[in-house]
Amino acid sequence: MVRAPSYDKNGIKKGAWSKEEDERLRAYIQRYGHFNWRQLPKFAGLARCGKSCRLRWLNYLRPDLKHGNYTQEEVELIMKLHQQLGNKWSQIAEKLPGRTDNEVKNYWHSHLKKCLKSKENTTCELKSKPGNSLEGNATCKFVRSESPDADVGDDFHNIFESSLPMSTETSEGDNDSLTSNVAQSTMNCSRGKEDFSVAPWVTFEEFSGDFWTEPFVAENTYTDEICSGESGAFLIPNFYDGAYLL
DNA sequence: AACGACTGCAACCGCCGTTCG
DNA sequence: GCGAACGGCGGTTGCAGTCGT
Repeated sequence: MVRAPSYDKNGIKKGAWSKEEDERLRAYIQRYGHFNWRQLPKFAGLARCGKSCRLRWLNYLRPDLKHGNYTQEEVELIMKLHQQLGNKWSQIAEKLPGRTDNEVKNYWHSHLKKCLKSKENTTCELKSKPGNSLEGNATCKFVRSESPDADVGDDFHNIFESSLPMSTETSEGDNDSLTSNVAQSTMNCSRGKEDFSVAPWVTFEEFSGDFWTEPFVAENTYTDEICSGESGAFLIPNFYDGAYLL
């Protein structure tokens, strides 16, 4: 399901992320935040490009993410928003707490698009995975819109209906109230038995821990050089040898 | 049991907009 | 005004797992 790991000519790793890489990235961002994606992999001791780290964090590691288990409300909201916005996945994802644009996009292409392909006045079943809260398979129906607007894409000519009690009756511009029905996620996550809150905006200045005495976990920790800035001295880690330690 | 087709989704790619020097 | 750097976005790809024969 994932790409095989490989290295490009610059020694940048591509492909599937290992558990260790995930832990390293997660630990680093939770501790220091992501001030600069391009520099982050160097500081975190990851042989990845910044974009890859950003994508991995945003789409998979963020503690406020939900995975799988699309609710009927979410399915309906995706359909409705796609009608309104088209392939603006990031905007659609904004209305779905805990979902990413990538996830919504994938879900659309793998589940919902085929429903629309079945064209007018047809029904399809959105089958759930085991444990999916989309219990008992939502039934969706698509009917041809009366709208004369011919400029929009073919998909926009369809109106989504569902077996849900709540539905497209949600008033215009009331998407916020709809999304509020979906449990608002928090930035809490757990590490072993201890719970701790995570602020994604944490910066070096705000980090309350000791940057020096609590080095980012890595083996073979050596330092390259020490720089000074407004908030005091900080380390430039030796990317190839490991991470921080003073 | 074996094998090919299909599916789902993580990850990559390339383009675009914004910011900053 | 210009170009480089960076972040964000949408489209596409690769491949493990699942399904059907």
